[in-house]
Amino acid sequence: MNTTSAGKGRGRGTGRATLEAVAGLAGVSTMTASRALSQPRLVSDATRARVEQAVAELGYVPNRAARALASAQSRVIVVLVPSLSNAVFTAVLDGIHDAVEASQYQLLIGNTRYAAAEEEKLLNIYLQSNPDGVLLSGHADSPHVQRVLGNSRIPIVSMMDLADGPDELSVGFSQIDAGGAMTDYLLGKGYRRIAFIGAQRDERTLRRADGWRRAMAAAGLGDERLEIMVGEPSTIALGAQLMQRALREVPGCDAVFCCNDDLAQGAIYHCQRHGVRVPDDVAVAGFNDLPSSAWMLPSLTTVDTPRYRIGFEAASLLLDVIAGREPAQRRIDLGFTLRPRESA
Amino acid sequence: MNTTSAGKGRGRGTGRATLEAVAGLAGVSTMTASRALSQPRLVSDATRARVEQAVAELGYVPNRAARALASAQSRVIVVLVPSLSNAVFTAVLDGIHDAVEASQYQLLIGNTRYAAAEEEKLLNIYLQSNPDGVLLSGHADSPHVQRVLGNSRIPIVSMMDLADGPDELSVGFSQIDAGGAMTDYLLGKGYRRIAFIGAQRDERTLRRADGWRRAMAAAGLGDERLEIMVGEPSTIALGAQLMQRALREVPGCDAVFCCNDDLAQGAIYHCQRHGVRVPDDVAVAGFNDLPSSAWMLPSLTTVDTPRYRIGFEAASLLLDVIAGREPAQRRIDLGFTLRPRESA
DNA sequence: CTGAAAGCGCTTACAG
DNA sequence: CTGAAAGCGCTTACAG
Repeated sequence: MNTTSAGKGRGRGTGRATLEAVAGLAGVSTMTASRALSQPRLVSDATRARVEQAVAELGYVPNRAARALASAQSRVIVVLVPSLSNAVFTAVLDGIHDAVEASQYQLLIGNTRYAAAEEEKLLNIYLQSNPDGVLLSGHADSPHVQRVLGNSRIPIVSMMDLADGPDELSVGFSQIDAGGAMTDYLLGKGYRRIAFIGAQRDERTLRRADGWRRAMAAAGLGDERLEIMVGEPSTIALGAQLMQRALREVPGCDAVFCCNDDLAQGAIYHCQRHGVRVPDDVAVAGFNDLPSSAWMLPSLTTVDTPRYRIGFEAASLLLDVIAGREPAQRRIDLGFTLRPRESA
Repeated sequence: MNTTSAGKGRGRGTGRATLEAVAGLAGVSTMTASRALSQPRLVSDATRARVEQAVAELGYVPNRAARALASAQSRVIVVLVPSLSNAVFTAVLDGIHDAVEASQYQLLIGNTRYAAAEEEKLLNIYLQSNPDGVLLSGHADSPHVQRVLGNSRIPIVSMMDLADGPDELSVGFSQIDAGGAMTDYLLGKGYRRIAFIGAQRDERTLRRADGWRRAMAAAGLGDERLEIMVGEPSTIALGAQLMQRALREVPGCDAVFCCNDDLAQGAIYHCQRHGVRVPDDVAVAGFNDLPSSAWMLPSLTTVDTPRYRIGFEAASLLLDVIAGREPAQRRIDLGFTLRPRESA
């Protein structure tokens, strides 16, 4: 029933109730009030109850900046993704969100737009928040990242692809193996002139192309002319356009392996609108298994990738390391699954 | 060439260079160093140069928590979206990101999962960060929001739908009008038994249904049996399932208006796999205009909604208000565009 | 154009 | 189980 709250009065603060006011109302010291909230078991039941009562009466909300400053712990995790429109990375973010939700950690999400320089710039800015950990969609050992975080002791988890060394923290799957597996599948179905269509030229696309190239070479079918790689972002429209190029420029092309489903869907739509039968005239395969890929006609043969789980597990791993818990593995391979369907 | 840096030494801080160290190295007071960085024009050229030099030598990074505490300004904006897997809201986020990028503001992004209670919970947590503003995907005057932010003076911008009153800050378009416009379009094409398929039962879906219901009633064609509304999240699979229901349960159904493109795409795929011709046997319309909607066969008739721009403009509006600039409008109607295509 | 001092709202060892 | 004091690293009026 106490309506007049304590507090410093004027000053330049936020005007909100402080821990000091809570302590005053509960009749304890500030530090006891602090403990009652952050380490309740170190405080007597009676005290805790009085503090909680005061908190409720005053509508006290702790000030995170003050806590961060005093404890030198920000409880902030920085997340860098190359795109916020690509469904793959929004799924990763979704997983991260879910993993972090119950914790006291907050996310600072940066969009690098597939540019390493942007990554470095964002990291520099986010460093102001003194993050307890970083989640990267790429390799922690890149020069751009090392330049900023190199000697900072801030734990970094690399997402999507796996780290080369066993020390670096990483969660993902082998892009090379996945690219190779799809190529082997297509070879097994009898296709011989399998073109590779890639866009964006990001690390992951390049590795999938590596897997394709190796598998083709191993089959004695390697041919530079089979590779179509552009730097533009992947879209359905671009897929349609590159499919047209493949049909025109790649001699004897009987299958097309696209570096992602957006491109592959565009490729199929191009064929449908131009009377090219899929897979009879040309087979089409994608990568990622977007929800629509299983539903379209023909349904799209693709590689299912565990992006939500990558986000979830990467965040969980990071929280473990931050808390000082030694993780069971520092390198978590979540694998991938081939989805043979109608298009190839 | 000065390699030994100043600083307090032991202590419990972050171990990083402080403004005090920068000031020491530059031979100025802490506050002059502070000014040189935050209000450079209030400082002489020579001083500024010496401070910048010291910053570079020490690799100084300002501590955001300290700044927030001292200034009572967090430079934090809270963003609440109902989903992180729905492409509509990831586009909104993308727009917000781009609008805020050049500013000193950081985003705290919460996923409410379409639950008002979750919204209240998240707001309470984010209040600890003392945000300078809030971006909401819904109405600022909801009881859940009011309970937390009601007497806080923190500016709120509502996204997606428009506010009722002229004072409340909002950026979006009229969901009711958009629902009505699509319905009128279908009526104009001669369809009479137009079913409405809705999922999630979120505010936006309900308003689109309102628009549909009014337009049908105005045409003298209202019929409760035409409405199929479920609470589950929208997916392509659900669209297929609900299309089956519409074909079975709605007498004489000649068109289906789905509350979003995911549902509509699923509806079309269902028809294709069951020999139902679209639009000859039944027309299908969607909402939002996802990238794939223009490409699929038949291409999807839908309503193009400016979600990226909503995010961008909402964030810009909020930044204006925070900065004390009176905005040209407090209620920004970005409209919508009908996209007549092959499916209806 | 520059500075001394106080203060933002918490937490941290250290005692008792 | 509880407390007095110092300190985290900045910025803010107020002077000069």
